[in-house]
Amino acid sequence: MGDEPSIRFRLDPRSGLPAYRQLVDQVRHAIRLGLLQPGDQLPSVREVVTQITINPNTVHRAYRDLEGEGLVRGEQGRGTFVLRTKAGPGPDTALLERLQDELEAWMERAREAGLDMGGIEALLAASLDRLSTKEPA
Amino acid sequence: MGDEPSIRFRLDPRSGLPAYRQLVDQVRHAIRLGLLQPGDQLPSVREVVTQITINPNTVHRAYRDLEGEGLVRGEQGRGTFVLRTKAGPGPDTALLERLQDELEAWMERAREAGLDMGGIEALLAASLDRLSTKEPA
Amino acid sequence: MGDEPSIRFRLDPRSGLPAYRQLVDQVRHAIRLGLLQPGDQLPSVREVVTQITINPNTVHRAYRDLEGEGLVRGEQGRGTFVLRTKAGPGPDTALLERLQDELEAWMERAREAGLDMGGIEALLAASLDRLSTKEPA
Amino acid sequence: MGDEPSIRFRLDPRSGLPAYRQLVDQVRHAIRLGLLQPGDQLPSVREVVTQITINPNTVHRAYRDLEGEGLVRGEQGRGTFVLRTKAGPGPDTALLERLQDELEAWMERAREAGLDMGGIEALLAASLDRLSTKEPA
DNA sequence: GTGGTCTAGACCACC
DNA sequence: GTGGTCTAGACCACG
Repeated sequence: MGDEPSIRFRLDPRSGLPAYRQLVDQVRHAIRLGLLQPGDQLPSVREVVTQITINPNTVHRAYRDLEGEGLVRGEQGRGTFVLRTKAGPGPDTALLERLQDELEAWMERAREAGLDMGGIEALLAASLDRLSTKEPA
Repeated sequence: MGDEPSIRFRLDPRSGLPAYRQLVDQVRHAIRLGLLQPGDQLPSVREVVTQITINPNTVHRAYRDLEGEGLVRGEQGRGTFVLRTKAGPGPDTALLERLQDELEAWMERAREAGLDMGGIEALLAASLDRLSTKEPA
Repeated sequence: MGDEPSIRFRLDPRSGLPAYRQLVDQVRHAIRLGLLQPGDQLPSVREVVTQITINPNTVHRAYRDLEGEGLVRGEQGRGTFVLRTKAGPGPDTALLERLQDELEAWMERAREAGLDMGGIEALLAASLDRLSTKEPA
Repeated sequence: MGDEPSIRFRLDPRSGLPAYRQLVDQVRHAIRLGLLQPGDQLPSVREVVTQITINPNTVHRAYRDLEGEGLVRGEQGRGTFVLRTKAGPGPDTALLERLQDELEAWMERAREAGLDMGGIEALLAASLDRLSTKEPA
């Protein structure tokens, strides 16, 4: 078996988000969803560089930011490790999976209704916006 | 009655997106969802500047980008107007509203399950990611 | 009069401390001693680069770290500004100055006793060490 | 009696100094203050490794640097020994102790004035800086 | 091999 | 003009 990596990064150049920020967000999300657990090792800077086309400094910058956030800890000569789960336990995995399933079912319906990715994103943005103006932070 | 604005911009400094890009995205989405119709007038640069804290040049830049995309047209001394709806007819308004309602109901459930904004974003990102790897564009 | 800069950086290559860290420490100390007040502007990255021989990225890195610490805020196109004083008001300026005078008098005596810089540093390190083992943090 | 160690190392991860450099500095200072005398034996690499969390190679590196400086001498299979006191005789022990006492009294006063470690360090840095600009080396 | 620092120099976003 | 991102590539500290 081939040592499946703890997380696989991807970059979306169209997103407008700086690369380092995309990496940071992906780690944050993975931790939040329990895909990364405390003690897990992030791929080494050099691994990331071979996986996606990116400069080592950019990866390093992302890892440094995560460390500043207290989510991760870089240890000299050993690697970078997840420290803690972001906001307490939160809902259990089962519940998360149900929500995820419901969401993907919704996306399915949206696509069948003729929406493309841009349309779906528009709906998400609109709803997120309403939600976040109701309850900030 | 008093000229309710066609669209109200907001800036999220934590988003990591450059300001001009946030404006562009908001117009794109509003057009997509039919909130902005061909012929509608965008708020003037000066209006935007008084509504949110932003430099006029930045608003200008956003409108220029939208014009380059063919979505709006700036007319000297008159204002900036929506030209067309982005991707053909798409689903009708009723359908869009139903999807929107379903989505917001889902978010409600997610919040009741104990997820905060970050958690919801994490789920959205995960699902969007899966969807977009299935059908890229 | 020539716009005396808010702070003048210096680098000591023999210190063993990375350059960005020396800058960070100098700002931290200046804030702590009240030499930099909230609202004060740090020299621009480009100014620092001309003042001391250093790469802009390194200065930028220092300013970013300070921003992460909440001591400073970089504003697009305007500059970098001190946000707050580090740990409450602390002792008043008069007291600080008296302590500073006493300390420099002590250093004077140490030098007259035949100690060079290295010797003084050794004494400081020894005393600091004892102090910090008594009362950590 | 049980061979009280000639010097006890400590590492401060927040110092920003590389580990090997912290060891070197501590030996240098101890020699300067007469805490280590010619002929004294440094703790063996293995002893250091059990006392503080550090890699043997790093301790080795520090001892090698000290040897290169002519301060110590590693003798195969026997240990590492202090060779000489760094900068000539310097002030006698009594004087050093008096200065040390005065310094610690000053730190006591500073602490009573409400300064924490960071504040004290800030004052020390400021005074050292003034002193070293007067008399460089 | 790992993470960490630094330089050089290009280009972008914003005022 | 300001800060911010990214690449390329060298070198260091550590295990």
